[in-house]
Amino acid sequence: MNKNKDVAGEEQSGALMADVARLAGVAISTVSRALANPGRVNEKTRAKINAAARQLGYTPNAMARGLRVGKSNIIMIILPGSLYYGVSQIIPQVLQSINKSLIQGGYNLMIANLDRDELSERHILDLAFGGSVRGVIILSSKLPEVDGRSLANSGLPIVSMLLDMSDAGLLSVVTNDREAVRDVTAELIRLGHRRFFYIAGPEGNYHDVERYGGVIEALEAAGLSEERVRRSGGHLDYQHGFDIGVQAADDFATLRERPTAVIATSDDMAISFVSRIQRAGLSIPGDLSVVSFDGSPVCEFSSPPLSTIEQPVEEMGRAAVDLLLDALGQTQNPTARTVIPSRFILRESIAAPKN
Amino acid sequence: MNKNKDVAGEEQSGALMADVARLAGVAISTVSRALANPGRVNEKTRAKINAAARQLGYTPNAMARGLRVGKSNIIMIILPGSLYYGVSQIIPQVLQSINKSLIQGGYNLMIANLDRDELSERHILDLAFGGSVRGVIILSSKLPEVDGRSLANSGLPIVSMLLDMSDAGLLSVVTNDREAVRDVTAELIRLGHRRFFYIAGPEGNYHDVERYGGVIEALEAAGLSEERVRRSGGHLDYQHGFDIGVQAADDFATLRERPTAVIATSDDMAISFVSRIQRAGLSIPGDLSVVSFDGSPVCEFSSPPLSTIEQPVEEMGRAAVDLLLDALGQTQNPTARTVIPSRFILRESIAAPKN
DNA sequence: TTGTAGGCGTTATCAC
DNA sequence: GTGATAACGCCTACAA
Repeated sequence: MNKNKDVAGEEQSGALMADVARLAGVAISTVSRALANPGRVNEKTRAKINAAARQLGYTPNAMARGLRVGKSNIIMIILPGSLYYGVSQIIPQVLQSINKSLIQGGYNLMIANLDRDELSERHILDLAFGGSVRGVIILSSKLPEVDGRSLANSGLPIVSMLLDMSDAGLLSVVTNDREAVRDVTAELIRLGHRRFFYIAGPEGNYHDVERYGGVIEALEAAGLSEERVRRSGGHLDYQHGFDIGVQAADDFATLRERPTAVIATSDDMAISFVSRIQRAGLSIPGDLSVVSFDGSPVCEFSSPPLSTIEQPVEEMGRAAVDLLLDALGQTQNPTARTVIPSRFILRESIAAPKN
Repeated sequence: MNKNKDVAGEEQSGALMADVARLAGVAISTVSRALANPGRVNEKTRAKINAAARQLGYTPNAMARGLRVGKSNIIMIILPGSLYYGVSQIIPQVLQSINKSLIQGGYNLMIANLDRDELSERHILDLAFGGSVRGVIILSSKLPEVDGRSLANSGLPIVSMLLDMSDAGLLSVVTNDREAVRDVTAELIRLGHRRFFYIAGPEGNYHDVERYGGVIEALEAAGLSEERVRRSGGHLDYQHGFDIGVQAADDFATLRERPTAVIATSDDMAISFVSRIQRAGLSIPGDLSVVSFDGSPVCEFSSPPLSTIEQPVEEMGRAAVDLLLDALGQTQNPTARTVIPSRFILRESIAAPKN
């Protein structure tokens, strides 16, 4: 049945199941069984079939199979359109980790970008409703929704990673943003710090809300007023982390009573902030302690090495896949929210305040 | 024909073309045409059909279409198993850029990781030979090949990005690694540097060969011996860029006649090298000039800000997609090798040698 | 244990 | 311009 010509120069990819069947001298359905349910077929015929398949270099057609069984084996990961540097650094790890886990389950990973435009939303919805995709991992807070169709009621299992969207009914894998920042802030307070400077991500963003919330909680727990912390930033997108840090350094310079400890929402903000602040003549941690969030490897090699809260991205990736695969298997909903604890990495950017 | 029950709690995704046809009061084939060849159908019926489709939230089934037309609309990007930090940083940009271009052409992007194990090779080949994939962009120097099947003769168009594989018959999009490093080295020579230190990636790797080659060429052009440059590294994978830099700093310390200029194969090597070298009491660029390759944004905020050769990744991504899309359209092979020039970013890490 | 037959949702080739 | 109808490659009752 292979319609490919033997003519030289002709495409020659694509032995069919029928070709294997003929070569092995059995029926097509037997081949199908031998490949899928090796148990339900005679040992000898199976051997013949395997031999024939190998000889022909047979590879099953995924689309035909998918059409027939009504399922694809593709998982879609939705990345936010604006990747900020901090996350940008970890995205490859996330993808690697997720992809590796998926492959072992027999799945493939497709990428989708969720920009703010309708085109990308429509595109994602086409994928979801067009049967191309079996499940979704989403790293964005917005669920695509265009004229009636919404990802939420696509019938696909969806796992949110990094952002807690369990309120919206999505399985979520997150780290303990709030708690981690709270603990770090508490530690700074313990060291004697009383005036704080917070470098913010975009106002209202989940990470910003959680992490800033952690700062406030720590202040409250220590009986300190919220006034103790100055915010900078909040208008720029995470994508511009370095710019935010630069801007924050300018803001910092204008303050009369200078804070002694800085908490940044992401590593890149801290990195550019530190760079500018040092250039302005301040020393870290002598004049100023700095800590940030993400755990970028580069922090170790800053001067001074930067303390940071490391996101357990690989574990989160694995957890997200596990959750998704579970959801694909059963109809029951497992735990809606999985928290993977972060790890605080203490480096030289933190010290007790001078005065 | 929609077999989905209206029962509450039942999955309800998936209006079929037949459903649209019935609602519009036309034949199924007419719907197909109206959606694909809007020109070849009456204006009024087309309107009816579109209305019906929208009302039902109809989305064509991609697998059915793919099976029928014998083509998928998925492009596979093969990432090297070990992403080194420098490239790791640019991967998200690359993916974004590539994905955006692809979507406009109606394609989707699937990710594959090429590790050194047979499993991942087999997986990629299954994708390629199973009709799941229409074309390939590869960022790895190794073409998957397992028992007879090789990606090279899958019949799929392949574009190599970052690495020049035009020798292997692949369309390649690269930057001018050799030339860029040659020019930078020449500039260092012009400044008066005569002793060089080169921090290498894995021995034999394309980037290492090209970039080191650039150093040598510059030396030759200036009538200087190859002995002028000391190599460090070469055994560790790019993945361990930071470690390589750390190791290089140790190596550097053991040299009797100290080089005055350092050229690193990637930014991360330079970053960790600088960190350690400064800790050892040397100053940059006072005692030592440093330049590296990649153009990571973070280099701007190192102390001192690092000079680097920036890879034009977005342009390369676009070029790769263009090439691939061309190859999908025609059978003729366009230019085998596209070079997108890099951009040298001069920062404070470079100066004339002291003595 | 194996073979026969029908269909998954779409497109393309025919007639009309 | 529109409507039947036959594939596309595979899986899965069901029959043998």
